[in-house]
Amino acid sequence: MKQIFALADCNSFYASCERVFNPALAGRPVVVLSNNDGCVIARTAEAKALGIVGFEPFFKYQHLIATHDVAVYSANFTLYGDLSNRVMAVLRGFAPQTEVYSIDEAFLILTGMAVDPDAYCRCIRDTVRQWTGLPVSIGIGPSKTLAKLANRIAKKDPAHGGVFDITGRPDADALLAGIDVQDVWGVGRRYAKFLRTRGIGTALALRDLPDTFVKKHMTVMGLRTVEELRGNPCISIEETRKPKQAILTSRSFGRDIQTERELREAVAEFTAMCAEKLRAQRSAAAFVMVFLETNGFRDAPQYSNAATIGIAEPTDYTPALLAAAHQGLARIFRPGYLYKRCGVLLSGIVPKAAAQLDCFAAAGGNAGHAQKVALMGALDAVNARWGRGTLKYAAAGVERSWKMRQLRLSPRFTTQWEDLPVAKAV
DNA sequence: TCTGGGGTCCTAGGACCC
DNA sequence: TCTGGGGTCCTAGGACCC
Repeated sequence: MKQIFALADCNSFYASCERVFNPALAGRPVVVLSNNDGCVIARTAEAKALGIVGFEPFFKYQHLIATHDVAVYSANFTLYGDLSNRVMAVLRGFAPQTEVYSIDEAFLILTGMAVDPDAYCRCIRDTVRQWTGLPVSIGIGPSKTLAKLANRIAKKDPAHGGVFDITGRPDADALLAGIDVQDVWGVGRRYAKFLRTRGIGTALALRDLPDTFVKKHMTVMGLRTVEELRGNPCISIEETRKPKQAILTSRSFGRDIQTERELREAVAEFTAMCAEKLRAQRSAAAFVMVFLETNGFRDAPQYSNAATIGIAEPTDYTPALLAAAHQGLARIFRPGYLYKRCGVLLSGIVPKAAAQLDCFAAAGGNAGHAQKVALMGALDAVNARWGRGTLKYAAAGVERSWKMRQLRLSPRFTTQWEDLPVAKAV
């Protein structure tokens, strides 16, 4: 049976989230900034129309902000994550199989459902809008890659009303000819440049390339993409999230950092955040990597380095990970540089139940195990209930000189009682 | 001068995604 | 003044083994 894939993707997701709780933003250009208020990471149609480009540094657009009444927000991932969960819950109600692909996208399998895909997806779109307040566009096709492409068409041309089905269209070739090769899922900047120099500039031209050429220059991944463009699905739906193989927490600092003391605080905080994610997926880690770097945009001496520390017994216990992380930092820290960014990466991740016990641990070394489990459980529960950072390690510091700049943060409307919007009777 | 061959495992680096 | 963060997968090449 021919498979039917649908891709639901929220429009300007982060910016739309800000609008949900602030109706005065309707019709106004809205942009959301990356951590440290550095880059523009989301923008509404009105902001796009002003010429604001995604992933460009925000300061380039300062002049537009006042003159065009642009609303600007620091990224509020707590809010966006919560609204994302709501959207995904609605989508799950419409298809037997779904895959949450990113914070604002999900694939749905409509194969075998006794519905007209186009009409059904219009119903999905209306329901998401009504139940969450968020606008979503849906693309439909015989493979994930074509569903992605159809989604792009749905978004681009308002005449489609936010839903587009590319399946079995007589003008499919013309549609593919209208898509830049770099807009194909799986073709990034490098491959696009390579293809263009060989005269392959559109999705259509890519689809019709010989397999051998694609395999040779774009590996089996490229071949998969081309097959999908031909309508032969070879990327399947993954309903259950596999446990992550690497867990990373890293940040650019709000200002340059010079001392190891301050870096130790940042590393402690990042390690604690990694450990929390690790425990959430019931895993343990065997390696902790720490890296730090100076600001590559600055005309100052540059330095970057990383160290990986192995842990005898894979663990999810924050203090053990913290000790390793600080050991790694000590190994790579060099005084005299202006540091801009650092991070902690956990790897060697195994299911906690299968974690290999350390044969060399001192006798009784595991005696405190139950207490450690209880302690971490309590820590995570408190932080989940009362907000991240309610309980934290003293090593993460109180000064927090490294913290991000977030000057335009919206309230956490959905996750903090004190930020709950209040409806006033007039 | 001549200098096997085949296999596995691991890591670094490069490509991609949102 | 001001330039994000968190992931995945594949390949090439080296180490090591017999």
